[in-house]
Amino acid sequence: MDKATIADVLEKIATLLELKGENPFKIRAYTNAARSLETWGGNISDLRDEETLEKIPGIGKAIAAKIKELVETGSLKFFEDLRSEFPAEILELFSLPGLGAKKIKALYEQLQVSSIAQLQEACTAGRVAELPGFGKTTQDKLCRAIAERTKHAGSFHLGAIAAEAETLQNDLRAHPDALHVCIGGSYRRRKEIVRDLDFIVATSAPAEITAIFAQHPLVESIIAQGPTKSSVRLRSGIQCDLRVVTGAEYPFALNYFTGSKEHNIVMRNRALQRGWTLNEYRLGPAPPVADSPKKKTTGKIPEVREEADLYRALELDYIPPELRENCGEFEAASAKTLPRLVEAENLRGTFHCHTTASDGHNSLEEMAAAAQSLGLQYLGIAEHSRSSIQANGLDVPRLRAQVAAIRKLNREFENFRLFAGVECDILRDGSLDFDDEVLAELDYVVASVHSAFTLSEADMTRRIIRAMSNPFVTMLAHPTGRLLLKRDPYAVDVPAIIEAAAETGTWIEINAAPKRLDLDWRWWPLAKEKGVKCVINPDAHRTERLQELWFGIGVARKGWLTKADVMNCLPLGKIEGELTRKRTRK
DNA sequence: GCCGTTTTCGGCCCGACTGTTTTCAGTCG
Repeated sequence: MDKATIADVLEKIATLLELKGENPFKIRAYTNAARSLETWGGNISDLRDEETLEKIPGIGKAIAAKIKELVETGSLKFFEDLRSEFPAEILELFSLPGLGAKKIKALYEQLQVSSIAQLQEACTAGRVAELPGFGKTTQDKLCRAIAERTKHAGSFHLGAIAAEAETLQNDLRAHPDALHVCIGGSYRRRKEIVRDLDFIVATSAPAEITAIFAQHPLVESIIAQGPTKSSVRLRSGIQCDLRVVTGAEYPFALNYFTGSKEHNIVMRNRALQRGWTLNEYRLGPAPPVADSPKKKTTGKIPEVREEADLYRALELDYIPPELRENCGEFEAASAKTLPRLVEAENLRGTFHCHTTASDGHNSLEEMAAAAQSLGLQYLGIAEHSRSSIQANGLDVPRLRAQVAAIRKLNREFENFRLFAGVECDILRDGSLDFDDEVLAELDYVVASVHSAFTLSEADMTRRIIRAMSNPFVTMLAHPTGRLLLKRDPYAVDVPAIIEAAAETGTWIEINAAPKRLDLDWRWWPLAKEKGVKCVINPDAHRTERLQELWFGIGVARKGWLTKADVMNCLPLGKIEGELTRKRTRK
């Protein structure tokens, strides 16, 4: 039982309570608790302890007791009882846009519809349109939504939609009537998965901007179009929302639509505490409410010209979008202790890239040239090792040949260097795919799990820690093996891995490939606290994928990391000594 | 169900759009 499973149960409770028509604030309490638990940095074993549980914000006596029961017995009576009141598949109806708890309840009680398949049947038979509160339009919309759902899962890798997003943003920016254009939402916060794109545009010509947006060549269909808000679907399937505001409203709209929702709630509350009301358009005086002491007016409302002014008005340092998850950014911003986050420009090199020697698509020379054109001072080549047969892994002679090729090529460079490494498989028992004598010939070693994903959590954790204990292992790659939207992480005790990395001096990778983004940003504050060093690697199998480092920077920033936390921000002169520090330390 | 620097009771963010209504409920973000 892990945190994500428990959070999932709490989420499901919230949804089921919604179906029952429970008190909305009680429902929100469960949602808040789920979210709070997910982002909490503590250890799973502490979840048996109710006192620790109640210290997590949003978790009080009642929910703490439920989590305890869940962790100790593996099930929760309250949840099981609740669940038995409805057919199991009914929850899938919530994934259809336009359907919420009230409508699902009506469909269930009046038409006995409790699955998407049954809904499709009822729509085809025309029974949905006859329900009070529904109509022909709603019925047709649901039909389309069901068809759409099979076509697009509705979730996208950040990397899969970034190009479309930037194109649309640039085209809007090029329009003379656009004063400011920004993509807010989870895209601006650099979440690993985005469900939609929120465009915020400041303009004095809303109709023109709306038209440009709706008629853009990337747009496949228009979902809604009004004077200030429009929604379209792009060719990739992602939904884009456009908000058109005035120049004066822009900083408020940008802030509001960047979110997260949880961040916004705290912002609004801070405004309320100062006697103001904050919405997506302005900071205004709070409406007078009798007997409401916290809504005392506290003087003149500060002028806000840009987002930073808004934070200043609420007595906060500017909070970078990546940190706006209500995971401690308010405490830090008010104490003036926000870190200066790492930036793409800080990167000096990277490790963990492949060439045609194993399963890459470009030669050593091509990869080196691509790295130099990105302004990097060094590039580490780490091919697969012999056990990764599916990836054309190198045996010892082929590895030695590549090391020789790298050493030879290095003589041709000025102010640039290739490092010779390997992506060495961690075998089932935690031993490595090459002997230490072979590893010692390399500049560095990346260790990864590529097989036996189904070990128990204890075995997998032991396996990885054993590998990290090898003095030649410089860094641990994609520590959880997840493939976003495709494969869950294998069972592994991440805090234990972090602890071992700190003890052994092993760096942990942020694998910047958009399908991985592993280790997840939620773990980095803990890793940083333990003194673990980060390395951002693209795991590039072709030259153009080196640019995915940009997504890794997003993860590092979300994880509160600074330049000093990321090893590949070190210049060429300093990185070499760091690569071999572990094998020479006593 | 959670929370608390005037609170242990009474709040809990709130505006836009759509579709079904004929003044508003539901959904969404």
